[in-house]
Amino acid sequence: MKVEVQDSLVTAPESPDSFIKGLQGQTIASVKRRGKYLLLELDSQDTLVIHLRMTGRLTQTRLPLAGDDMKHLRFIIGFSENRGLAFHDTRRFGKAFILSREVSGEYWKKLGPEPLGNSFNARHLKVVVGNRKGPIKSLLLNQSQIAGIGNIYADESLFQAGIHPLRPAGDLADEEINQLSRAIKETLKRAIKLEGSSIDSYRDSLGERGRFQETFRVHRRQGEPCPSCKSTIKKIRVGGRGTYFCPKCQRKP
DNA sequence: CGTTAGCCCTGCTGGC
DNA sequence: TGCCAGCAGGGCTAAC
Repeated sequence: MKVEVQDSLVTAPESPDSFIKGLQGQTIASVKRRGKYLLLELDSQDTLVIHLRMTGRLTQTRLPLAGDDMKHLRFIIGFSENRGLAFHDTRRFGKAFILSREVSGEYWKKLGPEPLGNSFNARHLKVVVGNRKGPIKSLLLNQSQIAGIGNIYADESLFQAGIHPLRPAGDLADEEINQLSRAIKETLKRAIKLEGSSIDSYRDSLGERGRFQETFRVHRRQGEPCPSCKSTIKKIRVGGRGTYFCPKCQRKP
């Protein structure tokens, strides 16, 4: 495949040159995911790793791109004369890099378990909350403890579990931990079934919007009635992130 | 070690 | 087709 990098920030701190060199002439052998990272495994045994962050978009596209399709383009991979994969990213937070086979095993140890995997359950969550004093929501967003839960899914999971986002993690009762681990799995499964959340920029690889945002119960719904008890949904800030909850269904810390 | 504030970016929205 | 402070699907770093 043939690669062009339009914005060196996407490969930083590595140079576009080394990025291109790692991809030049390679074939994608398989596609995987770990947490919020996309893993495109190459014939060389190295992996092209992509993180979309807030506004990144990865799209199958016809080549060459022109006009509006060039706006916010950060890099492009050509598979043939007229087919390729384009990475667009308005806010330029997205990252792409080549991870060598030798260090990949070590690299992924920095992430906690997959919430939909067998190793994540109430028992693991109980270990993770330990005696932590920080808010449970911040813990859910901590990728080194659980990999892949984002702001939307933290809010929606805590609502389903009936837990206030500011509750000190270590204060949760066993039954609450059970509820929360189940709520996380169910929330993620529902979101995947609806192909993700397109609040603004998210699109799948064919440019299609997800529909999970249509089913948000609290996220971005401040001032609206709680779908369960009709209380007014509140918005607060937790760990610098906008946080939405029902003050009646999710009791105070 | 755990926790938090500030920062990285660009574009949109809501209040004025 | 005003202006602009504040906010946004995330995560790193420094500082306590």
